[in-house]
Amino acid sequence: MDHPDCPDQRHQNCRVMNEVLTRVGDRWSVQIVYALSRGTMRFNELKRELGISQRMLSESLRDLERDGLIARRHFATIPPRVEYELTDLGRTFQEPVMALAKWALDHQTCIEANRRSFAEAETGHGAEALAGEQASPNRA
Amino acid sequence: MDHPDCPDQRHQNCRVMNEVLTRVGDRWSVQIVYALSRGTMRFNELKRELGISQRMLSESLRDLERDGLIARRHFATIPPRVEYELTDLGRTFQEPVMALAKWALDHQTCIEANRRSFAEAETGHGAEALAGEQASPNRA
DNA sequence: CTGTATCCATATCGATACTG
DNA sequence: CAGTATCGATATGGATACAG
Repeated sequence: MDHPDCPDQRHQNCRVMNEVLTRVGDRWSVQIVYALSRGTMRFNELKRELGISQRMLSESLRDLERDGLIARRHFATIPPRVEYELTDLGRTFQEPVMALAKWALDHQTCIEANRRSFAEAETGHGAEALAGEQASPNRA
Repeated sequence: MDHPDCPDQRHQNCRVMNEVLTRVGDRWSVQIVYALSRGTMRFNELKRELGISQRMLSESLRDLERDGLIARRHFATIPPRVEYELTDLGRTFQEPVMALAKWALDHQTCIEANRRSFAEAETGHGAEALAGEQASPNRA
């Protein structure tokens, strides 16, 4: 992470990033971790909260449990009751995710503005060939 | 981000997170930003570096430019030359991404161990019906 | 070299139905 | 309630061919 000079290191970092994103990029997993950060929740509670389908929820839950980010407690009552909660590992994961969320929150206005002006530039004068110097379109 | 008490706020945060992940969860975009953090790069340079297809590269590049994270410089020479570089906004984005990468790096061993023991637990004794109390399968 | 367009395989995801 | 199984629509992404 510290010496981007070495090509091997670079490539290795890329690989790792790819894996994070594969695990983390999944919209649901992150939201589950986020929802669980406030405490234990049941299956249908999560389902309602996130507006996720059963399929995706149980799938994401299984992956998260497999990776050790959440713990599952099953009570053999009638009706059955299953509770999910964050493990210690899951809690450490919250931090970088929150950092990401914060970035998104801080810059979403800026990004939306960029997106709008980009769209305008295309439809507006048809001179997209200039392609020159619209760098650093900083926050509104 | 600070008062998870209010349900509206909660839901709002979820929405934002979803948007980040939609933009960021894309494996290629993050890697492009990462590659570009060392300086300007050309199209084929990125292509070789990341092992990405032309289609995905130009698509990701366009999205990134549209969002204002990267700037594109086009030189009408022969052969044509196009250079990409991070904008200021793009550079601010690096930080949370790096935090995420760091987390992955720090915990990948742990996660892989969890994953292995989870797989073993399933194939090992065939008694997946116990389903009882295998919570907190913490690090090896 | 820098792309765009097309085709095709696969992955993702929701809806639905069914089980314990 | 807490899942699993199946189906079908859509998104994703690579390979290839072609254009400026």
